[in-house]
Amino acid sequence: MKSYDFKATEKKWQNKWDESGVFYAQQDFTKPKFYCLVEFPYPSGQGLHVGHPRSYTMLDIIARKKRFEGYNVLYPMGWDAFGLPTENYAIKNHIHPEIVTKNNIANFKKQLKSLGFSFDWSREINTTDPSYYKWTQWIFLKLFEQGLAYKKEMAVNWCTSCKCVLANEEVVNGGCERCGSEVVRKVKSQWMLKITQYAQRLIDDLDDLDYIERVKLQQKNWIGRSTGAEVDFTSTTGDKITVFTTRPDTLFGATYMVMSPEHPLIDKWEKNIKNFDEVCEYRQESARKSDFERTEINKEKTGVCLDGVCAINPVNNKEIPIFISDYVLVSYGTGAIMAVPGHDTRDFEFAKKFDLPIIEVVKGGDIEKEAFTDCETGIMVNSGFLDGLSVEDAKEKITQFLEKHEKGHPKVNYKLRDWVFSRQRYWGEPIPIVHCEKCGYVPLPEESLPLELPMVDSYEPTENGESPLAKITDWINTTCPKCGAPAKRETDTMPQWAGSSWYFLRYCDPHNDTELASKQALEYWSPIDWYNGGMEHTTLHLLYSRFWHKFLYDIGVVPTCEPYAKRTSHGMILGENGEKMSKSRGNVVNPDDIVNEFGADTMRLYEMFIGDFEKAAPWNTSSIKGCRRFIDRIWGLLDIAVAGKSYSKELESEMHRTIKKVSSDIDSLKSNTAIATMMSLVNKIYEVGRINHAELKTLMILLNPFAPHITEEMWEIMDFGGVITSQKWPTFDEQKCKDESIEIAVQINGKVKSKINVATDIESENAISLAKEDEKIAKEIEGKQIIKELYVKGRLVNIVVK
RNA sequence: GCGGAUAUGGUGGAAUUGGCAGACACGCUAGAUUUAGGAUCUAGUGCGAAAGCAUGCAGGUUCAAGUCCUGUUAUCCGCACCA
Repeated sequence: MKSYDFKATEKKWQNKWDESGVFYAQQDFTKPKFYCLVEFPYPSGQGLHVGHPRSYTMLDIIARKKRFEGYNVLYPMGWDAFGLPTENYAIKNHIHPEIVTKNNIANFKKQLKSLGFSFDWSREINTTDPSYYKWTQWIFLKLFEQGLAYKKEMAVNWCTSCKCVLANEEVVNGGCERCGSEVVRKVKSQWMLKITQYAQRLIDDLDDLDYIERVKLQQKNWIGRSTGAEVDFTSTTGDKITVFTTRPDTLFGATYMVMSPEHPLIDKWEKNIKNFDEVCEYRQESARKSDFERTEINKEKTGVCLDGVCAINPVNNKEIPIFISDYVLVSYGTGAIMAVPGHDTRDFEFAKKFDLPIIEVVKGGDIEKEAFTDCETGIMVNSGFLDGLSVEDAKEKITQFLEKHEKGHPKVNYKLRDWVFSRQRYWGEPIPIVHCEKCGYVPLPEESLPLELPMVDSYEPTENGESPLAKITDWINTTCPKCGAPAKRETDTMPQWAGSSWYFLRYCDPHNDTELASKQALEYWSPIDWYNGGMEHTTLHLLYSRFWHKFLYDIGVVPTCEPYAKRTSHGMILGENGEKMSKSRGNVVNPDDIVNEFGADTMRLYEMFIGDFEKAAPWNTSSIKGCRRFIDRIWGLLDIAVAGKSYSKELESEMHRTIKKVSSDIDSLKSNTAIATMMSLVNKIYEVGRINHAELKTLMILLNPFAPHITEEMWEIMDFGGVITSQKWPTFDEQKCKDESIEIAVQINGKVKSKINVATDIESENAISLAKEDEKIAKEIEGKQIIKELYVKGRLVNIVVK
């Protein structure tokens, strides 16, 4: 047999698959279904990264195996194509983002096709297509209708030189990424989505889902539920200052209060605060810092004491000073805290720095040295009617007291914040809202969707921080859908997260122009049986899409309350030097080069063999050779394939073990050991010197999900009948997996001293006495006292001697 | 800082979940074959001369620890307008 021409063969089968549509999901809703999903890519200008094929190949393997097992499989692909890099590229090179997107998609698609994925290309979607974002806008209208979309003043990053809003990522060390100028926080009115209303359900419903544990944990921590109380203090100006605390039990230990520099009461107190200039200066300073910098625990605590206004502690009517400090965030809780330096680490440091009194109210630690934060063991002291109680009981009693005196109430708080949904950008879905002077914010009627992005020549940001759409006067000026008076369109666009929060629904029925997807299609395909994606999407995309899905469930659009039944996550592929691949590090590997030099099957095998799918792994081009050799050795089997029965009993049982191992390894994402097992099998076949047709057929099917091209070709050459993709997944016989005898280790005091051969099903006593008969062991135990003897089935004998 | 994870030969990684550490590959060494090899095949390959020693580091539990417990160090991912 001549050597394997991967280029011609791979092209041949890719064309055949394209023409036949063999991987299209069937419209037959009576068959068992399997919906297998990977995160759709952002079609960047750099083209496909070698990281993309890692998860696409893994799920392709699962999809292909499921087809062999008789499922109607949906394995779709699409483009998450709105976004900042495209817009920036367009601005820089004066090419319209739509053109940029079109070119990038064409390139991505070509690259994906060259890898032989079994995607259903008839269901390809693109978030920037008006027929798609029509439904993104429709969902927004529903959210608005239900009161879940609202406007709010929010701080944004503002570049003082470019005069535009920056993404956090565009802010580098407090400066603008592009021009290096100072970036400040500026308040702007933004569209917000009330994800916090779903916080509890987003936590509770995780219990019934098959997500990997670290994803669940990270989501729970991100939502950050904490229970405590809101307590109302009164200021000496007579205003109510509400604080949230998880430790209401320590209320008697509150010796001062800290408010976020942005707290609205501070402006109200302008006349009362004698050092208002100093306060303003501090506010400006903290406006320059990110939340992240502000809450860093190791940094020196800063703050300003308000001169002229104090707070009154509701339990003992004591006056305490009020500080502003940047470690208190306006976005969490009420934007103000009661400080209990005796029992909170940050408050303790702050009190030390500003020389504030520290009162012990829970006994058990040494508050001279550090804050005592333990809630389990402490006993209340210096706390009036709480004295002598445990922390738990004190929490309950103080909360009752506060409620009775209308000074507070129990409260559940979440770290999760509402979703800032506005972007002052061009390349996003227009928000379908009109602002009418008389009627306020008025939604566009559903029939008028999609509200298309106007085609313009310039998408540069405006001077005043408005979206580039604000400059297109004939687009902005419209009439109010409600009263008909002249009105203005919303000029902000949606974030990229919008399109990706429901795309998986569209795949079920991608060409429907009357619904986002038909009821019937959604009933059949929901929920997604297996969704794989990066850990970096755990807290944003994954949570946002669960939120939207729950909302759509509540209004009766989708049949399940959760979108994804199972979620797994792949590790990153790093550069050869073990660092993240990036242009600036110069360690980027282009998948096209690999496919050209080694072929798609080798590339797929290599990425699946590189290591544990869930862990990061460094790329190593020289290791690919091993997979290339394996492909060649597979091809070589054509020369030693013979008709008739199996030629080796040993090979036969190895065959059965391989079926078992490969099947279970695919299901548990252990592609690396599945491949290793097949490599061992092939080594064995060459050792035996021949393989019969039945065995070769089995091996071809096992390998097909990994290396689909060569196995199709060999199936055809061997004339095994039909095409390989219409075969059934092989089964194994448990009895035939076992060998008759096995080698076990014999240990003395836990150290291996010898090995013996025993029957697989040997009894414990027999194994031990056989072990003692072994020459080396007999010598070891001679004259010694045997304390313990044990046999671990199929593994070892351990004899403990003294 | 907060939250999540990871650490095993020269390299990527295996290890039935507490039971023979290093499967399967890469690389390397030697040999065969070839006009030639960055091709193929064969043999060897954790360290150590050996007794032995080895799973980031320091302790602990156990007949037995890469795996469990305590502490510690380093690296990676996310932190809400990158996707």
